[in-house]
Amino acid sequence: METSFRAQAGEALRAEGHRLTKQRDVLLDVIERSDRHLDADSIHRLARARDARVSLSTVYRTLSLLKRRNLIDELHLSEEHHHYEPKSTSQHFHLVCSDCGTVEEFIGGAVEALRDSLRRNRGFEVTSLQLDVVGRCGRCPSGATRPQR
Amino acid sequence: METSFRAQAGEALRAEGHRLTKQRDVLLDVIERSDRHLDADSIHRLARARDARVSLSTVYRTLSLLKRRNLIDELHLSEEHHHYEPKSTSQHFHLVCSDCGTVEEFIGGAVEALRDSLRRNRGFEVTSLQLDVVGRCGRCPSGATRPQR
DNA sequence: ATAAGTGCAAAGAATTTGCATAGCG
DNA sequence: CGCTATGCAAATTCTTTGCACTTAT
Repeated sequence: METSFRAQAGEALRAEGHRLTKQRDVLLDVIERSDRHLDADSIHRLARARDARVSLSTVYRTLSLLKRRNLIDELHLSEEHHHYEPKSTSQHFHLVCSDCGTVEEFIGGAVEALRDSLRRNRGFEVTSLQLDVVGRCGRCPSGATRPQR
Repeated sequence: METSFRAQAGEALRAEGHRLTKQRDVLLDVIERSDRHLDADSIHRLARARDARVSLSTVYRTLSLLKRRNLIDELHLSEEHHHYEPKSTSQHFHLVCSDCGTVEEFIGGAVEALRDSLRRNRGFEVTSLQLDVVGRCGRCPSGATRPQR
């Protein structure tokens, strides 16, 4: 089965009547290939190495399109500029153990409860939710915390 | 004891050899008084209403100073621009409306429930938790979410 | 063919900086 | 007085947009 981001996103765009230009295809490929989260400029540089015709405007226009279609996430980290990553299919959150350093993902029913609670108590309709939890996982003794580097 | 943000921050700045100008004092007061998280422009507008001499540059310079001294937090939410809040000791979370841009804080029982659930179901002991929720607040009509401009 | 997509350059928005002056200590 | 902080305008950085031209379908 074909589940590459590039193919998937390309298909989604076509399905909505968008055209799959050479530029867009290169961009999808660049985004798919990179493990890190890239910013617009890096994406542009990488795409350009592959096809010199790709302009920064097109990078932004494509990112904006993918974002609207919910195919990528725009991350607002502590940097001035944005980073982008392919949207993972399921919503998951990170559980980081400060002792052993393990990062687990979880898909919590508790998060659903939070979502419900916000809707019920505040009339707030959640569209996206970012959660990072730090603590000690069940496998680590509650004794001494591992010295931080 | 004097624990107002304004007094505290002012003191901290003096202690490091900075001067407490009229402009800075007004800015500290504005930041302290507002319950919402303000962006630079709002702070500027509010400060200006109090003292017309306050320039936007000074707002940015002061925010940058306070940030470096760890007296305020700079929030990178889903907006293009930054929001600022006095550094607080207690844990709270952010609710960002993607329509009107309002940022609310909440200290949810639902978050406590999440914490409990993690402990009970996974033996995971939470020490710190960062949560940012984006969605549509109760005051915004569920019509167009289009960030057109 | 024809409307969506593109490149380029120019516009915008948010933030920073250079420089001459104002004003705290 | 001396030096920091300020105001203003110009510069930067990131992103969006207008327009004439291309190109996928």
